[in-house]
Amino acid sequence: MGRRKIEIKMVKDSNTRQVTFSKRRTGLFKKANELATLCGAEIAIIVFSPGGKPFSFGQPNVEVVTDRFLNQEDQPKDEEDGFDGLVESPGARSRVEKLNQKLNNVMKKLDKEKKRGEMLDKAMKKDWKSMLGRDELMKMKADLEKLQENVKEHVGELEVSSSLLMLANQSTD
Amino acid sequence: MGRRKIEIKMVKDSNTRQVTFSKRRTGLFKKANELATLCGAEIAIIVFSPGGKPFSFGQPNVEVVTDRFLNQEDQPKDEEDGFDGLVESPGARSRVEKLNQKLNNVMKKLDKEKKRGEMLDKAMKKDWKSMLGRDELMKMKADLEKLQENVKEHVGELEVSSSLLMLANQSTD
DNA sequence: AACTATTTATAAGA
DNA sequence: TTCTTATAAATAGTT
Repeated sequence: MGRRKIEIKMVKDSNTRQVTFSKRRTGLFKKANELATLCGAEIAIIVFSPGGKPFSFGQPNVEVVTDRFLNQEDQPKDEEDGFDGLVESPGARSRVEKLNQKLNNVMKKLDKEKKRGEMLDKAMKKDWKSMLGRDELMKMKADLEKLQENVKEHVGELEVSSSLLMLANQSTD
Repeated sequence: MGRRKIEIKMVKDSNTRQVTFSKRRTGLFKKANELATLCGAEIAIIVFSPGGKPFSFGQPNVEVVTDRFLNQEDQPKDEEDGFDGLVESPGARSRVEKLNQKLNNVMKKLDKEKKRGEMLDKAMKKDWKSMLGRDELMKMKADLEKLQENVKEHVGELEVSSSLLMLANQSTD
């Protein structure tokens, strides 16, 4: 697909093979991203390079998609999204599974944030030259610091949640 | 890529979207096969169509690659964070371990976000004099506000999760 | 499903 | 490694 047509056989030269892998992996992930965007599809790709190094692409992320795929036979039942059903008398298992789902949702949102952060990165690099008032920049900085504090809170909450989960599961299962 | 260039945005017409999905999924899997053959790479792709139907490609097969990926990602994590030491009853263990893995993954991602925030912070301190154009700045501010809202949502979700866990724990005490 | 006019990916080369 | 470019491959719109 370039200067010359090549046979689809193992590339012999190790160096060329590495270059080919790198280029084609990039192309593959780009295609995957386009597929996800154009069609609203969820997709996960895992590749191990010839050297055994792992690479992955995921929309919304690898864990969510692989989990959904691998568990579809084990868990044919659809779970509801949210905790509305708590008023029933669910067993410990269903509570755990719902929590599991909730965590998946949080992961999705984190993924979105990651992308947003990447866009902010780009925006900053793109036009760092034209200027604005010092005060507004100060405010932005303060905003960023707030964000960091919030993120720290998340980590703390997750630690608490996981500990509680251990206890809840231990006593009910 | 064909008669006309298209924007990489969600295809509106449901019928066209289905055709696009089908064509591009075929192309993606072909590319994946070429990558595997040319470079001797192991690869797994899982896609859920807009209708929720699963498709997969694997070399040598999906399970081997995903297992290798998920295990090497979760195994090297040592239990220094404190929530890996509790022992549960046999039936509960696998579920809890899965949740533990997910919590680990979420925490990793939160950590990345935190680092990103710190880097943005550094960048701002570093180039204190040269600043953004007004439009860019405004957009960034809006993005930041959205981001903060999302962060708050996360905290809210985590609080709900925590409450639930406490309820679960309470009901069996 | 097949057919093309175009766009995109990429093998070599720099 | 990153870029350039000639050519092969993918594909959007059409039949």
